[in-house]
Amino acid sequence: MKNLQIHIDVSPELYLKNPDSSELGRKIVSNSIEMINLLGFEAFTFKKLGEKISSPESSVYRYFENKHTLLIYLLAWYWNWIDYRLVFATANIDSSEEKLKKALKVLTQATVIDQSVSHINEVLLSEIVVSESAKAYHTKEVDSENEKGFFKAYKQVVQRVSDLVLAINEHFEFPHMLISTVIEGAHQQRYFAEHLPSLTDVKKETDSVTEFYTQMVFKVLK
Amino acid sequence: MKNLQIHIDVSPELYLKNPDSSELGRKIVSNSIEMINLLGFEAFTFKKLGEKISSPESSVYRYFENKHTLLIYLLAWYWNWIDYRLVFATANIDSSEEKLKKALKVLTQATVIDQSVSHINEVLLSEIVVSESAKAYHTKEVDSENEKGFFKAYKQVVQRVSDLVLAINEHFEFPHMLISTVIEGAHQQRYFAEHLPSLTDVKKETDSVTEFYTQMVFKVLK
DNA sequence: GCAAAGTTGATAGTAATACTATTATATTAG
DNA sequence: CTAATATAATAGTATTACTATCAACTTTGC
Repeated sequence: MKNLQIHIDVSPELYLKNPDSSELGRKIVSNSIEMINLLGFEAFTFKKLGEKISSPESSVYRYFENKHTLLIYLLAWYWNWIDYRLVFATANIDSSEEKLKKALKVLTQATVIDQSVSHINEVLLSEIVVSESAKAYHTKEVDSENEKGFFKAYKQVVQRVSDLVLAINEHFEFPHMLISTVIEGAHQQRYFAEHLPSLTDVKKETDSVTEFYTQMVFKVLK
Repeated sequence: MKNLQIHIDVSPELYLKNPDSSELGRKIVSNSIEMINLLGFEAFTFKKLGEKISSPESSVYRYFENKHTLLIYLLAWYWNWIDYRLVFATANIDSSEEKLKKALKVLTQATVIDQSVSHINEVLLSEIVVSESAKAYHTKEVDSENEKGFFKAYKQVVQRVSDLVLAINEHFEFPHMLISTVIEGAHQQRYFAEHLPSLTDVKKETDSVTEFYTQMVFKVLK
């Protein structure tokens, strides 16, 4: 049986030329995911990326305005992919509680090796999401970039899961706050477990993150 | 009656020369707080700071190794100050629940104009904590900096409040996770309210952040 | 009151970063 | 087969994040 080939579209304001439309574009994206993981976002440069893929820096600039926009592109791809998985995971389930439980799993579980969608390594991309997301919106340009739709995919995910929350308790006052707390919290806790363990209680080889946030959501909604 | 003069000490691995020990040092700190707020951390440079305080860039480098360490210094100052306020707010209270409630207030409420401790504007500093904190530890150097004690003050705050949690429910498995979720969440929600409002439900002029996280903590602990 | 030590100012310099521009060459599309 | 388009090769610029040097001034210890 052939895998069903899904395709993730990223909104066009995030690139100058669609990196999905050429071999070079796809090389830029997949190699930048590797390099950002390896070097961290601040040490990553278009020059180094160019050297890695044997193309001049200026060619990279034809696809992305700058490395900040490339980061936003990667995150948007990730959130579109999560959104797709949310839809898939909650399809054909009747109980609202069950739906929310499945959604929370998608949001809080560690990303594992999977057959990857196209040229993107979702495991490495998830690490970028955990380590570098905050840098995408903690800038002086956040308001204008938000207006341009740079964070649309992320907001859509939050909205989708908030709607599941409201399906369970329509009088609950803080659905977006609850879900954005869970999403950011789950990433945070995975980062802390790795680097600042005294800020968390995550035990290796268990899924305390999903357990904690699932319990939390259902207790809050009672 | 004279105000009681408290003094916040920052651990010495965060500076080359104690900025609290000279007029120039204090000017560096107070003006960098203003400038980081105004320009954002990435556009802030020691050169611009030097121009503002009419001192050469190189003089700033005698106090701080680089702008990253200066940021860590500011955050450490903030967390030491919060820790002090936590001790103060929970002193002479018998009930554990009441203690935790007071602590959560200190952690989640917006910082308001207060008589400031020395030369530091705590309101502006709080904005930096909300907007720039993540950049302090989302780096490739986080592990070595953690070993050097760069995040000690923050960890101490989390530990202190986690202990209050355990005083209420000694079998609760995830006290650090709960408290770091609350702290980071509260800052996050204030940032979202300002810049990405669809990710939150914060209403202006109410204290939904404190309300939400206080409810959350007590429900989770039941 | 004075030398020694320490602090700041003034200035210069360097490698790397984040781009922009130009022209030549290759590829592809009608 | 020509025209449009994409990429490579190369160069150049302003800014950043430092480092170095030396003179001038200030403080401290005796």
